[in-house]
Amino acid sequence: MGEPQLVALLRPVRAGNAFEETVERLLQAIKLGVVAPGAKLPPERELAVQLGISRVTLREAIRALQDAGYLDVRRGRYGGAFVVYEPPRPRQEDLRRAVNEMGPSDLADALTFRMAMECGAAQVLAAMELTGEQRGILTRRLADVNDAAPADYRRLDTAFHLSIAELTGSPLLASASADARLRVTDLLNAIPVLGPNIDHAAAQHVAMVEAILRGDPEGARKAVVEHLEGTAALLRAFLA
Amino acid sequence: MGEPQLVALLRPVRAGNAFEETVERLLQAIKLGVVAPGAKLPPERELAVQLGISRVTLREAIRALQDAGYLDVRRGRYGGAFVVYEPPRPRQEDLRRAVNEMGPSDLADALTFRMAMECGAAQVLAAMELTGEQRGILTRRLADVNDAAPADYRRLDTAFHLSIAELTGSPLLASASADARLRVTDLLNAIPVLGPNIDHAAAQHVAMVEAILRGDPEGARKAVVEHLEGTAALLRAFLA
DNA sequence: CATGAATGGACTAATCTCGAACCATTGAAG
DNA sequence: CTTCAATGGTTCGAGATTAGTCCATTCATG
Repeated sequence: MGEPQLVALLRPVRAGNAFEETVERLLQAIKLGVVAPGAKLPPERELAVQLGISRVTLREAIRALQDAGYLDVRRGRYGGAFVVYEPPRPRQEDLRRAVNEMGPSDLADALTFRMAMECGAAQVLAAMELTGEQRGILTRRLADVNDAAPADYRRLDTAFHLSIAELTGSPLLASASADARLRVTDLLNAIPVLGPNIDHAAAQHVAMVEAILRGDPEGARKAVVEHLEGTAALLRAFLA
Repeated sequence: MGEPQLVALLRPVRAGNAFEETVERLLQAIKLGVVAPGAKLPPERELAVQLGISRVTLREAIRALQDAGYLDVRRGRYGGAFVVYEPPRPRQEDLRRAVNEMGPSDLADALTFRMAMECGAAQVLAAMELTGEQRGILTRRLADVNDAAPADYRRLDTAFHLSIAELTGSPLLASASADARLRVTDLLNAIPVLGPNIDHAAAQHVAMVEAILRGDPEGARKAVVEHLEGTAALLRAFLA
Protein backbone atom coordinates (compact mmCIF):
# COMPACT_ATOMS: atom_id res chain seq x y z
CA MET A 1 0.00 0.00 0.00
CA GLY A 2 3.03 2.26 -0.20
CA GLU A 3 2.97 5.28 2.08
CA PRO A 4 -0.67 5.82 2.95
CA GLN A 5 -0.34 8.82 5.21
CA LEU A 6 1.80 10.79 2.86
CA VAL A 7 -1.37 11.46 0.96
CA ALA A 8 -2.89 13.36 3.86
CA LEU A 9 0.19 15.44 4.52
CA LEU A 10 1.73 15.99 1.13
CA ARG A 11 -1.50 17.26 -0.30
CA PRO A 12 -1.75 20.53 -2.24
CA VAL A 13 -0.56 23.54 -0.29
CA ARG A 14 -3.08 25.78 -2.02
CA ALA A 15 -6.32 25.02 -3.81
CA GLY A 16 -5.81 27.42 -6.71
CA ASN A 17 -4.72 30.98 -7.31
CA ALA A 18 -5.76 33.75 -4.94
CA PHE A 19 -8.34 35.11 -7.32
CA GLU A 20 -10.14 31.78 -7.75
CA GLU A 21 -10.09 30.99 -4.06
CA THR A 22 -11.48 34.41 -3.24
CA VAL A 23 -14.32 34.11 -5.73
CA GLU A 24 -15.16 30.73 -4.28
CA ARG A 25 -15.11 31.98 -0.73
CA LEU A 26 -17.31 34.99 -1.42
CA LEU A 27 -19.70 32.91 -3.47
CA GLN A 28 -20.10 30.50 -0.59
CA ALA A 29 -20.76 33.34 1.84
CA ILE A 30 -23.51 34.48 -0.52
CA LYS A 31 -24.98 31.05 -1.20
CA LEU A 32 -24.92 30.13 2.47
CA GLY A 33 -26.78 33.34 3.16
CA VAL A 34 -24.15 34.45 5.67
CA VAL A 35 -24.43 37.75 3.85
CA ALA A 36 -28.16 37.99 3.27
CA PRO A 37 -29.73 39.27 0.04
CA GLY A 38 -29.79 43.07 0.15
CA ALA A 39 -26.97 43.24 2.69
CA LYS A 40 -23.52 44.36 1.66
CA LEU A 41 -20.05 42.95 2.05
CA PRO A 42 -17.62 44.73 4.33
CA PRO A 43 -15.68 47.61 2.68
CA GLU A 44 -12.97 46.41 0.32
CA ARG A 45 -10.17 47.62 2.52
CA GLU A 46 -11.44 45.67 5.53
CA LEU A 47 -12.40 42.59 3.58
CA ALA A 48 -9.01 42.37 1.92
CA VAL A 49 -7.37 42.30 5.33
CA GLN A 50 -9.78 39.65 6.64
CA LEU A 51 -9.18 37.44 3.63
CA GLY A 52 -5.46 38.00 3.77
CA ILE A 53 -5.19 39.15 0.17
CA SER A 54 -4.45 42.41 -1.59
CA ARG A 55 -7.20 44.82 -2.43
CA VAL A 56 -6.40 44.43 -6.11
CA THR A 57 -7.07 40.72 -6.08
CA LEU A 58 -10.20 41.18 -3.99
CA ARG A 59 -11.54 43.70 -6.47
CA GLU A 60 -10.99 41.29 -9.32
CA ALA A 61 -13.01 38.67 -7.46
CA ILE A 62 -15.80 41.13 -6.66
CA ARG A 63 -15.81 42.20 -10.28
CA ALA A 64 -16.25 38.60 -11.39
CA LEU A 65 -19.19 38.12 -9.01
CA GLN A 66 -20.68 41.39 -10.21
CA ASP A 67 -20.44 40.24 -13.82
CA ALA A 68 -22.02 36.94 -12.82
CA GLY A 69 -24.96 38.82 -11.29
CA TYR A 70 -24.37 38.01 -7.64
CA LEU A 71 -23.38 41.50 -6.52
CA ASP A 72 -24.42 45.07 -7.18
CA VAL A 73 -21.49 47.41 -6.55
CA ARG A 74 -22.22 51.06 -5.76
CA ARG A 75 -19.69 53.86 -5.32
CA GLY A 76 -19.64 56.72 -2.89
CA ARG A 77 -20.39 57.01 0.78
CA TYR A 78 -22.87 54.32 1.90
CA GLY A 79 -21.89 52.44 -1.23
CA GLY A 80 -20.51 48.95 -1.25
CA ALA A 81 -21.02 45.50 -2.77
CA PHE A 82 -24.65 44.50 -2.24
CA VAL A 83 -25.86 40.92 -2.54
CA VAL A 84 -28.58 40.56 -5.16
CA TYR A 85 -28.52 36.75 -5.29
CA GLU A 86 -31.76 34.98 -4.51
CA PRO A 87 -31.62 31.22 -4.08
CA PRO A 88 -33.31 29.72 -7.13
CA ARG A 89 -36.33 27.51 -6.72
CA PRO A 90 -34.92 24.00 -6.42
CA ARG A 91 -35.39 21.73 -9.38
CA GLN A 92 -34.52 18.10 -9.52
CA GLU A 93 -32.22 18.59 -12.47
CA ASP A 94 -30.20 21.09 -10.46
CA LEU A 95 -29.58 18.39 -7.91
CA ARG A 96 -28.53 15.90 -10.56
CA ARG A 97 -26.24 18.45 -12.10
CA ALA A 98 -24.70 19.33 -8.75
CA VAL A 99 -24.07 15.66 -8.02
CA ASN A 100 -22.64 15.01 -11.46
CA GLU A 101 -20.32 18.00 -11.13
CA MET A 102 -18.77 16.66 -7.95
CA GLY A 103 -18.89 12.94 -8.76
CA PRO A 104 -20.07 10.08 -6.59
CA SER A 105 -16.88 9.60 -4.61
CA ASP A 106 -16.67 13.31 -3.81
CA LEU A 107 -20.27 13.15 -2.65
CA ALA A 108 -19.54 10.31 -0.24
CA ASP A 109 -16.43 12.16 0.92
CA ALA A 110 -18.37 15.34 1.62
CA LEU A 111 -21.18 13.55 3.46
CA THR A 112 -18.73 11.55 5.57
CA PHE A 113 -16.73 14.62 6.40
CA ARG A 114 -19.84 16.53 7.39
CA MET A 115 -21.07 13.68 9.55
CA ALA A 116 -17.79 13.51 11.43
CA MET A 117 -17.55 17.27 11.89
CA GLU A 118 -21.08 17.85 13.08
CA CYS A 119 -21.08 14.87 15.42
CA GLY A 120 -17.75 15.94 16.84
CA ALA A 121 -18.81 19.54 17.34
CA ALA A 122 -22.14 18.66 18.93
CA GLN A 123 -20.70 16.27 21.43
CA VAL A 124 -17.88 18.60 22.37
CA LEU A 125 -20.40 21.36 22.95
CA ALA A 126 -22.61 19.02 24.98
CA ALA A 127 -19.63 18.20 27.16
CA MET A 128 -18.94 21.86 27.94
CA GLU A 129 -20.40 23.97 30.69
CA LEU A 130 -22.47 26.54 28.87
CA THR A 131 -23.14 30.08 30.03
CA GLY A 132 -26.63 31.50 29.99
CA GLU A 133 -25.69 33.59 27.01
CA GLN A 134 -24.50 30.58 25.05
CA ARG A 135 -27.69 28.71 25.85
CA GLY A 136 -29.65 31.74 24.74
CA ILE A 137 -27.87 31.95 21.39
CA LEU A 138 -28.43 28.27 20.71
CA THR A 139 -32.14 28.31 21.55
CA ARG A 140 -32.55 31.52 19.60
CA ARG A 141 -31.03 30.03 16.49
CA LEU A 142 -33.21 26.97 16.91
CA ALA A 143 -36.32 29.13 17.12
CA ASP A 144 -35.17 31.09 14.07
CA VAL A 145 -35.03 27.96 11.89
CA ASN A 146 -38.28 26.56 13.14
CA ASP A 147 -40.10 29.85 12.55
CA ALA A 148 -38.45 30.45 9.20
CA ALA A 149 -40.34 31.32 6.06
CA PRO A 150 -39.51 28.86 3.24
CA ALA A 151 -37.37 31.46 1.49
CA ASP A 152 -35.20 31.90 4.57
CA TYR A 153 -35.10 28.27 5.60
CA ARG A 154 -31.75 27.17 4.18
CA ARG A 155 -30.00 30.30 5.39
CA LEU A 156 -31.26 29.94 8.94
CA ASP A 157 -30.68 26.21 8.93
CA THR A 158 -27.06 26.89 8.01
CA ALA A 159 -26.80 29.49 10.75
CA PHE A 160 -28.15 27.01 13.27
CA HIS A 161 -25.74 24.26 12.32
CA LEU A 162 -22.75 26.57 12.25
CA SER A 163 -23.68 27.97 15.65
CA ILE A 164 -22.99 24.64 17.27
CA ALA A 165 -19.39 24.58 16.15
CA GLU A 166 -19.02 28.28 16.78
CA LEU A 167 -20.25 28.03 20.37
CA THR A 168 -17.45 25.61 21.25
CA GLY A 169 -15.22 28.67 21.11
CA SER A 170 -12.77 26.93 18.80
CA PRO A 171 -12.09 28.92 15.63
CA LEU A 172 -10.43 25.88 14.05
CA LEU A 173 -13.53 23.81 14.64
CA ALA A 174 -15.81 26.58 13.41
CA SER A 175 -13.77 26.94 10.22
CA ALA A 176 -13.68 23.23 9.54
CA SER A 177 -17.42 22.94 10.13
CA ALA A 178 -18.11 25.81 7.78
CA ASP A 179 -15.92 24.05 5.26
CA ALA A 180 -17.85 20.81 5.67
CA ARG A 181 -21.11 22.64 5.17
CA LEU A 182 -19.81 24.37 2.06
CA ARG A 183 -19.19 21.03 0.42
CA VAL A 184 -22.88 20.17 0.51
CA THR A 185 -24.44 23.61 0.09
CA ASP A 186 -25.23 23.21 -3.57
CA LEU A 187 -26.85 19.87 -2.87
CA LEU A 188 -28.94 21.13 0.02
CA ASN A 189 -30.00 24.20 -1.93
CA ALA A 190 -31.29 21.91 -4.66
CA ILE A 191 -33.58 19.98 -2.30
CA PRO A 192 -37.12 21.36 -2.24
CA VAL A 193 -38.21 22.71 1.13
CA LEU A 194 -41.25 20.54 1.81
CA GLY A 195 -43.53 20.62 4.83
CA PRO A 196 -43.13 17.05 6.08
CA ASN A 197 -39.35 17.16 5.69
CA ILE A 198 -39.17 20.39 7.60
CA ASP A 199 -41.29 19.07 10.44
CA HIS A 200 -39.05 16.06 10.62
CA ALA A 201 -35.91 18.17 10.62
CA ALA A 202 -37.37 20.53 13.21
CA ALA A 203 -37.95 17.68 15.65
CA GLN A 204 -34.39 16.50 15.11
CA HIS A 205 -33.05 20.00 15.67
CA VAL A 206 -34.92 20.16 18.93
CA ALA A 207 -33.49 16.81 19.98
CA MET A 208 -29.98 18.06 19.25
CA VAL A 209 -30.42 21.24 21.26
CA GLU A 210 -32.05 19.47 24.17
CA ALA A 211 -29.24 16.94 24.37
CA ILE A 212 -26.63 19.69 24.24
CA LEU A 213 -28.36 21.79 26.90
CA ARG A 214 -28.78 18.76 29.12
CA GLY A 215 -25.05 18.02 28.82
CA ASP A 216 -25.59 14.69 27.11
CA PRO A 217 -22.86 14.11 24.51
CA GLU A 218 -24.16 10.70 23.58
CA GLY A 219 -27.67 12.00 23.01
CA ALA A 220 -26.29 14.87 20.97
CA ARG A 221 -24.29 12.48 18.83
CA LYS A 222 -27.28 10.25 18.17
CA ALA A 223 -29.51 13.21 17.33
CA VAL A 224 -26.98 14.55 14.85
CA VAL A 225 -26.51 11.14 13.23
CA GLU A 226 -30.24 10.74 12.85
CA HIS A 227 -30.62 14.21 11.39
CA LEU A 228 -27.80 13.93 8.89
CA GLU A 229 -28.80 10.44 7.83
CA GLY A 230 -32.25 11.82 7.16
CA THR A 231 -30.75 14.44 4.88
CA ALA A 232 -28.61 11.84 3.13
CA ALA A 233 -31.67 9.66 2.61
CA LEU A 234 -33.53 12.63 1.11
CA LEU A 235 -30.66 13.18 -1.30
CA ARG A 236 -30.67 9.54 -2.33
CA ALA A 237 -34.42 9.62 -2.81
CA PHE A 238 -34.19 12.60 -5.13
CA LEU A 239 -31.41 10.99 -7.07
CA ALA A 240 -33.07 7.62 -7.46
CA MET B 1 -22.66 40.43 18.43
CA GLY B 2 -22.53 41.79 14.90
CA GLU B 3 -22.08 39.14 12.24
CA PRO B 4 -20.78 36.09 14.06
CA GLN B 5 -20.48 33.66 11.20
CA LEU B 6 -18.67 36.01 8.91
CA VAL B 7 -15.62 35.22 10.98
CA ALA B 8 -15.68 31.59 9.95
CA LEU B 9 -16.21 32.30 6.25
CA LEU B 10 -14.33 35.49 5.63
CA ARG B 11 -11.18 34.12 7.14
CA PRO B 12 -7.81 34.29 5.39
CA VAL B 13 -7.79 32.62 2.00
CA ARG B 14 -4.18 31.59 2.42
CA ALA B 15 -2.01 31.17 5.52
CA GLY B 16 1.10 32.79 4.10
CA ASN B 17 3.18 32.67 0.96
CA ALA B 18 3.77 29.40 -0.87
CA PHE B 19 7.32 29.10 0.40
CA GLU B 20 6.36 29.41 4.07
CA GLU B 21 3.43 27.05 3.75
CA THR B 22 5.61 24.48 2.04
CA VAL B 23 8.31 24.64 4.69
CA GLU B 24 5.65 24.20 7.34
CA ARG B 25 4.07 21.24 5.59
CA LEU B 26 7.34 19.41 5.04
CA LEU B 27 8.47 20.12 8.58
CA GLN B 28 5.27 18.60 9.90
CA ALA B 29 5.72 15.50 7.75
CA ILE B 30 9.17 15.15 9.27
CA LYS B 31 8.17 15.86 12.86
CA LEU B 32 5.17 13.55 12.64
CA GLY B 33 7.51 10.86 11.39
CA VAL B 34 5.39 10.28 8.31
CA VAL B 35 8.72 10.35 6.53
CA ALA B 36 10.91 8.41 8.93
CA PRO B 37 14.51 9.37 9.77
CA GLY B 38 16.80 7.99 7.06
CA ALA B 39 13.99 7.83 4.52
CA LYS B 40 13.83 10.30 1.69
CA LEU B 41 11.19 12.60 0.33
CA PRO B 42 9.71 11.87 -3.09
CA PRO B 43 11.68 13.30 -6.04
CA GLU B 44 11.31 17.05 -6.41
CA ARG B 45 9.35 16.80 -9.62
CA GLU B 46 6.75 14.48 -8.09
CA LEU B 47 6.56 16.29 -4.79
CA ALA B 48 6.02 19.64 -6.46
CA VAL B 49 3.01 18.21 -8.27
CA GLN B 50 1.61 16.65 -5.09
CA LEU B 51 1.96 19.90 -3.20
CA GLY B 52 0.54 21.91 -6.09
CA ILE B 53 3.51 24.28 -6.27
CA SER B 54 6.32 24.90 -8.69
CA ARG B 55 9.56 23.04 -8.42
CA VAL B 56 11.40 26.31 -7.85
CA THR B 57 9.36 27.11 -4.77
CA LEU B 58 9.66 23.57 -3.49
CA ARG B 59 13.42 23.70 -3.84
CA GLU B 60 13.58 26.90 -1.81
CA ALA B 61 11.66 25.17 0.96
CA ILE B 62 13.88 22.09 0.83
CA ARG B 63 16.91 24.33 0.90
CA ALA B 64 15.63 26.05 4.03
CA LEU B 65 15.06 22.71 5.77
CA GLN B 66 18.51 21.58 4.68
CA ASP B 67 20.07 24.71 6.17
CA ALA B 68 18.08 24.11 9.35
CA GLY B 69 19.53 20.61 9.59
CA TYR B 70 16.39 18.58 8.93
CA LEU B 71 17.37 17.23 5.53
CA ASP B 72 20.45 15.91 3.79
CA VAL B 73 20.18 16.45 0.06
CA ARG B 74 22.24 14.25 -2.26
CA ARG B 75 22.56 14.52 -6.01
CA GLY B 76 22.69 11.89 -8.70
CA ARG B 77 20.77 8.74 -9.27
CA TYR B 78 19.51 7.24 -6.00
CA GLY B 79 19.96 10.67 -4.50
CA GLY B 80 17.22 12.72 -2.90
CA ALA B 81 16.33 14.65 0.24
CA PHE B 82 16.96 12.38 3.21
CA VAL B 83 15.50 13.05 6.65
CA VAL B 84 18.19 13.40 9.29
CA TYR B 85 15.92 14.78 12.03
CA GLU B 86 15.74 12.80 15.23
CA PRO B 87 13.07 13.80 17.75
CA PRO B 88 14.90 15.44 20.64
CA ARG B 89 14.65 13.99 24.11
CA PRO B 90 11.67 15.80 25.66
CA ARG B 91 12.43 18.38 28.29
CA GLN B 92 9.92 20.20 30.39
CA GLU B 93 11.14 23.58 29.22
CA ASP B 94 10.47 22.55 25.60
CA LEU B 95 6.86 21.98 26.54
CA ARG B 96 6.60 25.33 28.27
CA ARG B 97 8.17 27.04 25.31
CA ALA B 98 5.85 25.28 22.87
CA VAL B 99 2.83 26.35 24.91
CA ASN B 100 4.06 29.90 25.25
CA GLU B 101 4.66 30.13 21.52
CA MET B 102 1.08 29.23 20.71
CA GLY B 103 -0.64 30.97 23.62
CA PRO B 104 -3.30 29.62 25.96
CA SER B 105 -6.31 30.30 23.76
CA ASP B 106 -4.64 28.64 20.77
CA LEU B 107 -3.91 25.65 22.98
CA ALA B 108 -7.56 25.30 23.97
CA ASP B 109 -8.55 25.76 20.35
CA ALA B 110 -6.20 23.02 19.17
CA LEU B 111 -7.28 20.58 21.88
CA THR B 112 -10.97 21.21 21.24
CA PHE B 113 -10.51 20.82 17.51
CA ARG B 114 -8.62 17.59 17.95
CA MET B 115 -11.24 16.21 20.31
CA ALA B 116 -14.02 16.92 17.84
CA MET B 117 -12.13 15.51 14.88
CA GLU B 118 -11.00 12.30 16.50
CA CYS B 119 -14.38 11.62 18.09
CA GLY B 120 -16.11 12.27 14.80
CA ALA B 121 -13.75 10.08 12.81
CA ALA B 122 -13.88 7.18 15.27
CA GLN B 123 -17.64 7.08 15.46
CA VAL B 124 -18.04 7.34 11.71
CA LEU B 125 -15.63 4.47 11.25
CA ALA B 126 -17.44 2.44 13.91
CA ALA B 127 -20.69 2.97 12.05
CA MET B 128 -19.26 1.63 8.79
CA GLU B 129 -19.14 -1.93 7.59
CA LEU B 130 -15.45 -2.75 7.53
CA THR B 131 -13.76 -5.16 5.17
CA GLY B 132 -11.33 -7.74 6.45
CA GLU B 133 -8.50 -5.71 5.02
CA GLN B 134 -9.58 -2.58 6.85
CA ARG B 135 -9.84 -4.49 10.09
CA GLY B 136 -6.40 -5.88 9.46
CA ILE B 137 -4.85 -2.46 8.93
CA LEU B 138 -6.40 -1.12 12.08
CA THR B 139 -5.30 -4.01 14.30
CA ARG B 140 -1.88 -3.93 12.68
CA ARG B 141 -1.42 -0.27 13.48
CA LEU B 142 -2.60 -0.89 17.02
CA ALA B 143 -0.05 -3.66 17.44
CA ASP B 144 2.66 -1.41 16.00
CA VAL B 145 2.10 1.26 18.66
CA ASN B 146 1.85 -1.15 21.50
CA ASP B 147 5.05 -2.93 20.48
CA ALA B 148 6.90 0.29 19.73
CA ALA B 149 10.34 1.09 21.05
CA PRO B 150 10.32 4.42 22.92
CA ALA B 151 12.11 6.16 20.05
CA ASP B 152 9.38 5.14 17.61
CA TYR B 153 6.46 5.64 19.93
CA ARG B 154 5.25 9.07 18.83
CA ARG B 155 5.59 8.27 15.17
CA LEU B 156 3.60 5.04 15.44
CA ASP B 157 1.06 6.66 17.74
CA THR B 158 0.49 9.30 15.09
CA ALA B 159 0.18 6.62 12.41
CA PHE B 160 -2.41 4.81 14.50
CA HIS B 161 -4.53 7.88 15.12
CA LEU B 162 -4.38 9.00 11.50
CA SER B 163 -5.35 5.52 10.33
CA ILE B 164 -8.74 5.87 11.91
CA ALA B 165 -9.64 8.91 9.84
CA GLU B 166 -7.95 7.45 6.78
CA LEU B 167 -9.93 4.21 6.95
CA THR B 168 -13.21 6.10 6.66
CA GLY B 169 -12.20 6.57 3.03
CA SER B 170 -12.85 10.30 3.21
CA PRO B 171 -9.85 12.34 2.06
CA LEU B 172 -11.40 15.48 3.52
CA LEU B 173 -11.70 13.84 6.90
CA ALA B 174 -8.18 12.42 6.70
CA SER B 175 -6.78 15.84 5.84
CA ALA B 176 -8.63 17.59 8.61
CA SER B 177 -7.53 14.97 11.12
CA ALA B 178 -3.93 15.31 10.07
CA ASP B 179 -4.33 19.04 10.47
CA ALA B 180 -5.74 18.62 13.97
CA ARG B 181 -2.86 16.37 14.91
CA LEU B 182 -0.34 18.86 13.54
CA ARG B 183 -1.58 21.50 15.90
CA VAL B 184 -0.55 19.47 18.91
CA THR B 185 2.53 17.69 17.56
CA ASP B 186 5.05 19.96 19.21
CA LEU B 187 3.25 19.55 22.51
CA LEU B 188 3.05 15.77 22.29
CA ASN B 189 6.69 15.53 21.23
CA ALA B 190 7.64 17.44 24.36
CA ILE B 191 5.92 14.98 26.69
CA PRO B 192 8.28 12.30 28.01
CA VAL B 193 7.36 8.78 26.98
CA LEU B 194 6.94 7.12 30.38
CA GLY B 195 5.99 3.52 31.11
CA PRO B 196 2.80 4.06 33.13
CA ASN B 197 1.46 6.62 30.67
CA ILE B 198 2.11 4.28 27.77
CA ASP B 199 0.37 1.38 29.47
CA HIS B 200 -2.59 3.62 30.12
CA ALA B 201 -2.67 4.86 26.55
CA ALA B 202 -2.29 1.32 25.22
CA ALA B 203 -5.38 0.16 27.08
CA GLN B 204 -7.32 3.12 25.72
CA HIS B 205 -6.12 2.40 22.19
CA VAL B 206 -7.32 -1.16 22.56
CA ALA B 207 -10.71 0.08 23.79
CA MET B 208 -11.01 2.35 20.77
CA VAL B 209 -10.19 -0.42 18.31
CA GLU B 210 -12.47 -2.92 19.98
CA ALA B 211 -15.39 -0.51 19.90
CA ILE B 212 -14.75 0.28 16.24
CA LEU B 213 -14.47 -3.38 15.25
CA ARG B 214 -17.59 -4.22 17.20
CA GLY B 215 -19.49 -1.49 15.36
CA ASP B 216 -20.17 0.51 18.50
CA PRO B 217 -20.02 4.25 17.72
CA GLU B 218 -20.93 5.21 21.24
CA GLY B 219 -18.20 3.06 22.74
CA ALA B 220 -15.72 4.44 20.23
CA ARG B 221 -16.67 7.98 21.13
CA LYS B 222 -16.28 7.35 24.85
CA ALA B 223 -12.94 5.62 24.39
CA VAL B 224 -11.60 8.52 22.32
CA VAL B 225 -12.83 11.08 24.83
CA GLU B 226 -11.18 9.20 27.66
CA HIS B 227 -7.94 8.86 25.76
CA LEU B 228 -7.70 12.48 24.68
CA GLU B 229 -8.69 13.77 28.08
CA GLY B 230 -5.90 11.69 29.50
CA THR B 231 -3.45 13.39 27.17
CA ALA B 232 -4.83 16.81 28.01
CA ALA B 233 -4.49 16.01 31.72
CA LEU B 234 -0.87 14.98 31.17
CA LEU B 235 -0.21 18.29 29.47
CA ARG B 236 -1.76 20.22 32.31
CA ALA B 237 0.26 18.23 34.83
CA PHE B 238 3.52 19.06 33.10
CA LEU B 239 2.59 22.71 32.88
CA ALA B 240 1.49 23.08 36.51
C1' DC C 1 -25.54 74.22 -1.42
C1' DA C 2 -20.79 73.51 0.30
C1' DT C 3 -18.15 70.24 2.99
C1' DG C 4 -16.04 66.14 4.27
C1' DA C 5 -16.05 61.36 5.34
C1' DA C 6 -16.71 56.85 3.50
C1' DT C 7 -16.55 54.38 -0.05
C1' DG C 8 -15.20 52.26 -4.83
C1' DG C 9 -11.70 52.95 -8.94
C1' DA C 10 -7.18 53.10 -11.01
C1' DC C 11 -2.17 53.08 -11.46
C1' DT C 12 2.71 51.70 -10.41
C1' DA C 13 6.89 49.49 -8.99
C1' DA C 14 8.52 45.62 -6.45
C1' DT C 15 8.25 40.90 -5.42
C1' DC C 16 6.55 36.17 -5.66
C1' DT C 17 5.48 32.19 -8.31
C1' DC C 18 5.32 29.55 -12.24
C1' DG C 19 6.45 26.50 -16.30
C1' DA C 20 9.84 25.02 -19.10
C1' DA C 21 14.09 24.11 -20.71
C1' DC C 22 18.67 22.79 -19.99
C1' DC C 23 22.98 21.46 -17.04
C1' DA C 24 25.58 18.47 -13.53
C1' DT C 25 26.18 14.51 -10.76
C1' DT C 26 25.78 9.85 -9.39
C1' DG C 27 26.05 4.97 -9.65
C1' DA C 28 24.08 0.55 -11.41
C1' DA C 29 24.06 -2.15 -15.56
C1' DG C 30 26.12 -3.79 -19.55
C1' DC D 1 35.02 1.64 -18.36
C1' DT D 2 31.16 3.39 -21.05
C1' DT D 3 26.45 4.24 -20.98
C1' DC D 4 22.29 5.98 -19.40
C1' DA D 5 18.51 6.69 -16.34
C1' DA D 6 17.30 9.10 -12.22
C1' DT D 7 18.04 12.53 -9.63
C1' DG D 8 19.26 17.43 -7.94
C1' DG D 9 20.95 22.37 -9.78
C1' DT D 10 20.24 26.60 -12.54
C1' DT D 11 18.31 30.08 -15.36
C1' DC D 12 14.84 32.94 -17.71
C1' DG D 13 10.76 35.24 -19.16
C1' DA D 14 5.79 35.62 -18.23
C1' DG D 15 2.13 36.27 -15.30
C1' DA D 16 0.16 36.74 -10.55
C1' DT D 17 0.14 39.26 -6.35
C1' DT D 18 1.29 42.76 -3.32
C1' DA D 19 1.65 47.43 -0.78
C1' DG D 20 1.16 51.96 -1.43
C1' DT D 21 -0.71 56.12 -3.38
C1' DC D 22 -3.83 59.01 -5.38
C1' DC D 23 -8.40 59.85 -7.91
C1' DA D 24 -13.68 59.84 -8.34
C1' DT D 25 -18.19 59.47 -6.53
C1' DT D 26 -21.79 59.75 -3.26
C1' DC D 27 -24.65 61.74 0.20
C1' DA D 28 -25.64 63.04 5.19
C1' DT D 29 -24.66 67.04 7.67
C1' DG D 30 -24.42 71.61 8.60
